[in-house]
Amino acid sequence: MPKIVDHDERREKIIEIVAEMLATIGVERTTIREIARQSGYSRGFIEHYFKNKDELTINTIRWVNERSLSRANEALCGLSGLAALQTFGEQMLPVTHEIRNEWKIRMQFWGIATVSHEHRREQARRSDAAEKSIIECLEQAQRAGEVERTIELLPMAQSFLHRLYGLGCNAILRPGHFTRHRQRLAVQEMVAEFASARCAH
Amino acid sequence: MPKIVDHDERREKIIEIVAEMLATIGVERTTIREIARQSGYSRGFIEHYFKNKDELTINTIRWVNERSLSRANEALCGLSGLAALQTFGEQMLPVTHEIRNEWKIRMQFWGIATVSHEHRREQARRSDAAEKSIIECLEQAQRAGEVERTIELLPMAQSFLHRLYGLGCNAILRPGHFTRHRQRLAVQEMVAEFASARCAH
Amino acid sequence: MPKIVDHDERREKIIEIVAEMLATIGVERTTIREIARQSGYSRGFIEHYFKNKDELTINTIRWVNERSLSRANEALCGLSGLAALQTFGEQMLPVTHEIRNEWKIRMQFWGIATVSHEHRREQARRSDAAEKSIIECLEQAQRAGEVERTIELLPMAQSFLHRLYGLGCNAILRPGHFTRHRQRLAVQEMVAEFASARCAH
Amino acid sequence: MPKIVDHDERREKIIEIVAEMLATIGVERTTIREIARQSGYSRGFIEHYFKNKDELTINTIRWVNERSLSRANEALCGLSGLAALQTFGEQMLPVTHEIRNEWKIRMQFWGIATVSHEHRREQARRSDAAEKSIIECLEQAQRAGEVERTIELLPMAQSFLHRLYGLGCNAILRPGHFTRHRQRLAVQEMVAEFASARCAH
DNA sequence: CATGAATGAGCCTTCATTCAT
DNA sequence: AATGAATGAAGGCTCATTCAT
Repeated sequence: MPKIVDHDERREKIIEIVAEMLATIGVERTTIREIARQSGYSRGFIEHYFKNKDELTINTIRWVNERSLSRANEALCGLSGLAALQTFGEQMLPVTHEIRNEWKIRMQFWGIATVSHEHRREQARRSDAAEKSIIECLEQAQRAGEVERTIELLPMAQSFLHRLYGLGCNAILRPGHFTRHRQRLAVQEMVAEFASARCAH
Repeated sequence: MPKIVDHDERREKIIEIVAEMLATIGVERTTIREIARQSGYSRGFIEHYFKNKDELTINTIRWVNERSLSRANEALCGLSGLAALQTFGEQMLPVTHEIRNEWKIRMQFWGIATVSHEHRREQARRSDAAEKSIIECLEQAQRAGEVERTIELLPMAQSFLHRLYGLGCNAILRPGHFTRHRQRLAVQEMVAEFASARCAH
Repeated sequence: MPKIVDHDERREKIIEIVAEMLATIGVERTTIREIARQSGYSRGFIEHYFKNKDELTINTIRWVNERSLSRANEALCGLSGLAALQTFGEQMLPVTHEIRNEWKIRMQFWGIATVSHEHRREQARRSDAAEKSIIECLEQAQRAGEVERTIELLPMAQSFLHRLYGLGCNAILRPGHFTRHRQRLAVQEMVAEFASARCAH
Repeated sequence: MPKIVDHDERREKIIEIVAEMLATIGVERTTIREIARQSGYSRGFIEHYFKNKDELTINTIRWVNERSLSRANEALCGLSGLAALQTFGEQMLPVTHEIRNEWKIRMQFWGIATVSHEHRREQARRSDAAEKSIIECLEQAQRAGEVERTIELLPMAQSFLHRLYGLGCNAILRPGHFTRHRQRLAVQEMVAEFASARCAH
């Protein structure tokens, strides 16, 4: 009887190690050799669970994106409207080691996505999902009267997403400029503008 | 006397080719051999003008960033305040082949910058410069009464920059979603919000 | 389980091939490609056992030096004093294919050692060891009354070593001049001088 | 009218620079590029005077050997017999910067000579010449009664040469062990032995 | 005379991948 | 299931050399 192993568990374990390496030393230097060295597994072992380096790579970024989004959505539990939106935004900010790593990985794969159709599709899916979550919050906000009813939500949602993305990128690229406090303030401002849009008229 | 060549001109010629390749096939596949193949030059020729690949690479991204920023600043000529800001923003949008390429290259190097101190510094410099240009526009706008005098400009400028960055990234990653028209609209909205900030109170 | 191979055995096998090549075509032309070609192994195979060319090189010269010295010391078994010394000297003479190769390799690395601290240290160690062996023989000879008691041994040992080295080099550089017989005669003379030193006074 | 240049003078100037480099950084790293850099000449200039790197190389070692031998022979002026021999030996010792450089270069080319017929011939010629000079001294010594008449000179000369070579090599390879004083002592001993050979009987 | 632009051969090394065990 | 032995493609780089000017 062969040893029983939990395939998925092992895959995830490897993926976690790879994710940490991607965030630390980058895609280029994250070779299978190096993964094997740092994880203590053998090279063959790794390719036993991922037939390909590409497969390992794509699964890792997918795992990162899913974890990121599900964490944000989980934090929404019990909240709705602008309060939910604010929490959603805050959950995306690169203020913890984990989320900073996510951003670092994401940004690397955005780079790859610029020239790879497959990666672009993956990243687009992720943006779509985030956009959808934001729109939901805005719809709730509209229903709750927090946001002007006649306003088109898609541009609002995209504006929110873009500022979030830009903030995330800048927080990584210019580490000194964006403390946790300032990042949170920025999100609050974004939300406040949506609220003020109501009063503005 | 040896053949006289304009070193800088040659360097720029090579850089242009490399930039096009970076935007088309990506950093990873942009090898010196491939550059030689596509440009028709010999391998040695390229290393005659750039002592190694890193130097070629870093010069290319720098060239792209400089061209991008100087184009935006040139377009500002004669304009000031919010009008200038809008033009600045529009000049950054990935709506032409050239600017799309710039974004593709920039995004790839942002990815590298996440794990490379040197590249991070380069990109940070670029963001600093853009931020400064935006702040100048806002100062003019303030003096002209287009923008509320008491408002702090730095957060505004950063908000603008972040939306611009997020928009640029998304326009590349989700090509179908952002037509030229919508991108321009988005910039107009950004500027409009600054103007409305004045009336809001 | 992977195929089980004796690492050290494989390493030695490669080293033997490299040593032969060093003696035949020289360090400069002993490239990894050429080693692969002549040995029938692949390039990767070689770097599987030696992480780079330097490691392969330094291990080869060390292996040569060790083999050379241990052969000479083994031949001393059962002998002592001047008889041992003579045998020691004879074992160093480039009169067989193997020893000639050793000299050729040694001389090449002496050349490198003139400008490389690391190689110099390696060669110095080897000379130290040889000197020590010679001194031991001389001490035995002194105790046995073969050599004058009051004579300082270090200069004697060095004189012996120098003649041996000079003879070895010349035998390689001027192949026609030094037949086996003449080389052996030269060693006998060296030893004879030590013996005569006793009677001289 | 073309500029008049002294071909030979320029060649020698280049050779001197190359010799210094050979002794400092070694043959392998003495590339034409590097020679050009260190000498201030252009690459083409150098290859104008030496059609080949090989030609430059071989001329340099020849120049070194000639200078070395002629210096030793010059010092003999007015001397003869064992006194001349001692001076000859002392002139060969690597006790000055210049002579140390000569030894370093010579040892490198001995290494090359082990696998190159052409270089071997060059070095053999040099040894032949040295041997001849030594024999001449010994003949004078014999005639002067300093050395036993019945003794065969060739083995004596070779013994002297070998010790000289071995001493030179060791002085380079184990710099700490052989002070100028000890080197001179070693030469005196060699000569003394020839003298004592007379009395021994 | 002299320069340096341009070439391409060849080197070391890293890496993903295959496969026998 | 798991290992690591073995392969060969590909990359960056250095260098001697040729040649137009």
